[in-house]
Amino acid sequence: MPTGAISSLTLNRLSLYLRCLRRLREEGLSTVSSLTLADRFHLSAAQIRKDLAQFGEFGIRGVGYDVNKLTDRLSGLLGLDRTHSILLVGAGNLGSALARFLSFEDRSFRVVAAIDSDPKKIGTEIGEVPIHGPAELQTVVRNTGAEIAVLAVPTDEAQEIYDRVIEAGIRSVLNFAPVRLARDPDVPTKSVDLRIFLEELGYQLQARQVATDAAT
Amino acid sequence: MPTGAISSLTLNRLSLYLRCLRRLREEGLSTVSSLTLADRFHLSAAQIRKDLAQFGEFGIRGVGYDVNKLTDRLSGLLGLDRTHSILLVGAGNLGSALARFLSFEDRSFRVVAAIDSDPKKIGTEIGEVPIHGPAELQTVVRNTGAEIAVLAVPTDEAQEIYDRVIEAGIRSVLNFAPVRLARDPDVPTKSVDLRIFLEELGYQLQARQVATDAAT
DNA sequence: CCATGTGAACAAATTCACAGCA
DNA sequence: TGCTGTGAATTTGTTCACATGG
Repeated sequence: MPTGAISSLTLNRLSLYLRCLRRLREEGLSTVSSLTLADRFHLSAAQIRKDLAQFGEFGIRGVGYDVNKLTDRLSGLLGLDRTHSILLVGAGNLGSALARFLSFEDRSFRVVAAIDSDPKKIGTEIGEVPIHGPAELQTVVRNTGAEIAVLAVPTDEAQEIYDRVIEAGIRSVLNFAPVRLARDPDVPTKSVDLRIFLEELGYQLQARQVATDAAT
Repeated sequence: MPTGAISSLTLNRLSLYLRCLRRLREEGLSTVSSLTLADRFHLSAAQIRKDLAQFGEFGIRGVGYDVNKLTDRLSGLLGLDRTHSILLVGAGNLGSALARFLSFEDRSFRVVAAIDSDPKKIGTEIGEVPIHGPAELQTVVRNTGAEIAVLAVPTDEAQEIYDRVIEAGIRSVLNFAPVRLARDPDVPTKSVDLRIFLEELGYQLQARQVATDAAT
């Protein structure tokens, strides 16, 4: 019963649960209760139940959840039971690393091609991934059937490139450039700003500093 | 008036505002209203005001905020007015990319050293960053004064390494391994699982698919 | 009897709407 | 007049506690 839209928060937890379940499956466990799962991975049992209950009754009262069934259900829900093709845009440091990192996935995601404007890079490869020039964008999207664009491009170019990959037929975007994009409402778009994570830690360190100073 | 703890959500927005303000400063703007800021960067004006008001009255009614003053205030708050030294742990694909990526910051963060267990890497450098062996962990932390550890290590090793860097005197951790760490309550710790972002997009694509299928 | 599924209580975050000040 | 700062209203998310069913 996939009623309304699932919140991003919930969705992220589902990914997490899935990861935990896979682990348990490897360990040969066939059944798990919300409490066990919570204890084992530092989660909240009530929340696990709430989250899972959104999609119908999957547990067996008095017993728990069937690890295999639940794994499959969550995989399906997140669309991980098929392969998504990724187009990497920007083959610099971060881009190249992402190309390798995101591919070694369990076949749910695969980087199929890259675009970069540097003439020295065009025609070469990152791992097995061929690098094309910006002019070929449309052709590459068509030929590879890439659905997701991963943007690892300079800040000032991000918006323009965003618009262009959508124009070229990309269905969703994961953006690593630190800009607030003007989004296309029809294209699921997610932005990740790696600096923000550091800055949050910066604040925490700062705050402790102030606290200890005051304590003396 | 930094009353209570600031939530992670708020903190992340503050980073964002700061980035926007820097941009405006470059453009020569000296004053900006919450509404302008919101329009320009697709944010919420009310939220900007709420967020900023937590730290005292910074705006001028009828006018807006002083770009320079606010920039400085936010920098200070986030601890960006001094340099934080980062120790990179794990110099694989992702690690190496992060070393370069996180360093080109505005001097608020600098990767000062890396640790890797691969004997072939020990003694070499990523960019300007020297790679040390795990045995030197404690010494390196002491000598460099590194405050933040960035973990880009295999999943199964992450927990052990987490415990060890803290043992070695690291003050906060940014973890890229896809595990729920058992955290030290005294050490600000942030985990980033890059796959989760992709999986969220996977869901959105999946959901659209289902929706369009049903519509036919 | 035991763990799920869930309504009700609670908490957090966001948005609204406007009083108050430059 | 125009925009901030803020209580109050609303929405969203989490936790509690227990009735329900295998």
